[in-house]
Amino acid sequence: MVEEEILLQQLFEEEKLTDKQKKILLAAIDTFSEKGYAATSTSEIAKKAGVAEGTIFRHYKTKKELLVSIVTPLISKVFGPFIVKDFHKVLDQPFENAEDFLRATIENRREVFKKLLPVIKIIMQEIPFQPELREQFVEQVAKKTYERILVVIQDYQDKGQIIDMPPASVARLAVSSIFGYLISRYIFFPESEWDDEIETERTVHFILHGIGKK
Amino acid sequence: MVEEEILLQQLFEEEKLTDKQKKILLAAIDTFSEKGYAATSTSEIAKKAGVAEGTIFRHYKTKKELLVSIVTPLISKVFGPFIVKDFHKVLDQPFENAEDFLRATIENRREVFKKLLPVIKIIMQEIPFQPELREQFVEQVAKKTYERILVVIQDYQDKGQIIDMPPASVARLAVSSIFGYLISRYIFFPESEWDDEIETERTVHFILHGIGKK
Amino acid sequence: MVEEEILLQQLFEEEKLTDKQKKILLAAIDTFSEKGYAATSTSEIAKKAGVAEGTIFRHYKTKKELLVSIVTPLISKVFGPFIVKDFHKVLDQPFENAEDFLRATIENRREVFKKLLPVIKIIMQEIPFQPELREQFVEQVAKKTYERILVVIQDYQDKGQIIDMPPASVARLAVSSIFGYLISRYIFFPESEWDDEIETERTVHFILHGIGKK
Amino acid sequence: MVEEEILLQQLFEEEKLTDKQKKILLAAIDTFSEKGYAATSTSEIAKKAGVAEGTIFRHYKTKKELLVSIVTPLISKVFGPFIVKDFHKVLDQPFENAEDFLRATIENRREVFKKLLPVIKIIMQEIPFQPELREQFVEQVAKKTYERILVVIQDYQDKGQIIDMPPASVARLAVSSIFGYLISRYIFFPESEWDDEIETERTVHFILHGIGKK
DNA sequence: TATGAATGAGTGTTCATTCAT
DNA sequence: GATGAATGAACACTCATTCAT
Repeated sequence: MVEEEILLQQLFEEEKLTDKQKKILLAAIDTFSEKGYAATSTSEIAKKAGVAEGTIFRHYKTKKELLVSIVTPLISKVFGPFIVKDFHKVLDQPFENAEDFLRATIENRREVFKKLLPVIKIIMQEIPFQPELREQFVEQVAKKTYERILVVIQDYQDKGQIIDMPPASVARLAVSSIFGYLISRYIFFPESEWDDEIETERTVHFILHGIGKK
Repeated sequence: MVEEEILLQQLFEEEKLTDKQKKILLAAIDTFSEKGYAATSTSEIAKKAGVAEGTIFRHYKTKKELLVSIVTPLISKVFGPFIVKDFHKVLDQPFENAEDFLRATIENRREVFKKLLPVIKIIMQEIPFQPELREQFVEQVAKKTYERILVVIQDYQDKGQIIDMPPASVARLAVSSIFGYLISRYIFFPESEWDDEIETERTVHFILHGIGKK
Repeated sequence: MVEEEILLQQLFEEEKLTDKQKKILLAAIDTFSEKGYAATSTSEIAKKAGVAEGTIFRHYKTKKELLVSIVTPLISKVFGPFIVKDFHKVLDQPFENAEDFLRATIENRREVFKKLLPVIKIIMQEIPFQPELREQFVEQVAKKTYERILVVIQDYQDKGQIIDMPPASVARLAVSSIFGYLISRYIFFPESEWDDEIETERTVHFILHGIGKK
Repeated sequence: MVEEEILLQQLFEEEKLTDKQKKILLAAIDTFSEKGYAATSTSEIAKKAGVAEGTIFRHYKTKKELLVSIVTPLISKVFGPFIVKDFHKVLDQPFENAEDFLRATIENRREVFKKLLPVIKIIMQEIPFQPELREQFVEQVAKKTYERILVVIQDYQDKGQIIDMPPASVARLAVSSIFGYLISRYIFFPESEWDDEIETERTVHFILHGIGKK
């Protein structure tokens, strides 16, 4: 968890949070991710954060606002294919071939997934039930990120590197493969032994060539 | 929803449930799936089912037992690649080629997914938090179903129809692609227009040949 | 308090309240009247009523609903000059002279005041802050009761027994005198010795002839 | 409300209050009078006064002390029949007749009532529940003012202008009539059209001659 | 002197569960 | 078997008050 906390700490630093606020957020992330939002009590968060229950409500008017404050600033970071600032590089000096691009994307996403695992669990759990989050998600991911992915796909289609399936379907299939890998890796079977280099290669190969022989 | 209710009714019939029990289970499925287990109150279920609160607890000792009673008998049906009784046919008279097998599997899963959507949502939501369910899931899916999948994969590998990647990885990649499709189709974007025949073909083609050109 | 409780018990009987509901209402009346609505906690009421706190909310959805349930059915009984069923008698076989009418009215109101003192305190305290109560009050008292008073006043004006001041002003002045008496008697100085017969006579005399000599 | 604030400002000036204290008191008067003491939070007062919450408690140790600080210095001013310094004049150069005295009293009280309406509401609301205020009230009004009233009444009785009823009863009846007028005028029906000159005359006439004909 | 973050006891309300009918 | 009144612990949230700055 150390690595994860460092990343979160940095993100919090950017938002100028006080020490207590950071403690509250970390405790909330921990507990929400472990037991689910609805099954987590604010008193539990307070205890884990080492603050009084009232302190939580001084910073976040409601329990839901606390959830939103955690998830909102992280949605694009988790589901954007590269962190925004890096994305322009991809377009400006694009990877020569789709294979390198895929490999880099998977590795980049894997890093983010690993570091933000608890928040990712929260996002996945709560998006179905929290309209605010869903809206954020649609805005950030389905609109911004998705459009960029389509551009990249079309780019490689133009270069003749990937087949002429509609970009939306290509995106769906590739993204499923990548997230399928990450979810298996970090959520379903985190305790298995994983050789990440090999699995990344297999995933890249699968996305490009499938499992059919010849 | 009529179709779904008919399927569930049949499943209940097999278990010899009373009329009130069926009403309770249907109301619980409805509400759990809509608001999440933890955010659903038993009084709400009672009201929707048209029974007294006490009646729920006469049949299910606790709220959690109610959840388990819904999910347990459905886990294998949802995640098994074919309903158990049909599965032997696949091994006895296997599809000549992997492509036909894949196509049949996807179509079969899609039917189940569509019909049991609310229960699937509940399973996906609650497995991370309910050890009993997780155990059931591991027992039913990860052990029984998974082993069968591996056998099928090895079968096609022996026939030289799919590549020599470790079956576990093949399974992961293929299953990701199929569930990626179904989740996009029925959970993320159920309101988009989907041409299921075409998307099935694309998914089959993707699993076998990927998106790389030539 | 015994006498008061008997009256309230009768009123509750009419509304078919359960035993626990009666206990809750009596405890609430007691505490609201003693400490004020806002300063009374539901846990205090529960304790005094000898029921669980949840029981209160099973019968009254909110604390405010509890208040309204107490006050509403009593407003007209407190402020109506005679209990409704008796009122027709007054018009049908009216008192020969205003003096007898006044005397009877004061004595009747004094009985009600004495018996419903705690509820009266609550009504007086909460009407300024609870729009629902205010509305009830206006409807019951300012409309129904007030109109009847005006009719009576006009009747005695027609008979030449009281002066030709506008009935609204007559009402205001007479009612002030009567309630001024009752408030002094039961709220401000309940511990002084009061000879009610004499004070009633003085009030009647005052309303009819004032304090000016000759 | 401007007029009221000017009067209060003057009263505060006499007590050498700082600017922040004045703001706090005005905000507290406003809110207490509108929502009641118990239903008003100190944070609300702080916000309305434009000061920090801590500032309130620097000046007034507790919320109750704030209430007492508002009400205490005004009790005698509201309920004394004339502002204290003027009162001696009444005794020294008394009005020739009771009628003039009554008329002057009513008009004087009406001015005070109008200007201090919010404080009056607070006093009426909180005296039943705050022993300190009750004590202040008894001390200031029931003792000082009341005794003065009795003296005046006896004076007019000696002059043969009012009847030989016990002064306490005379006081009760006259005061009820006056306050009944003011409460109707400013609290119950402030929105009706009132011709104050006429109503004052009616009240004077009523107190002296009642409503009986001849 | 003024601030406002922090506190923790207390609030009204909900809830899963029990049990007498 | 079915009911629904009753329970009391737990919940999200508020509040008067404190205190370091």
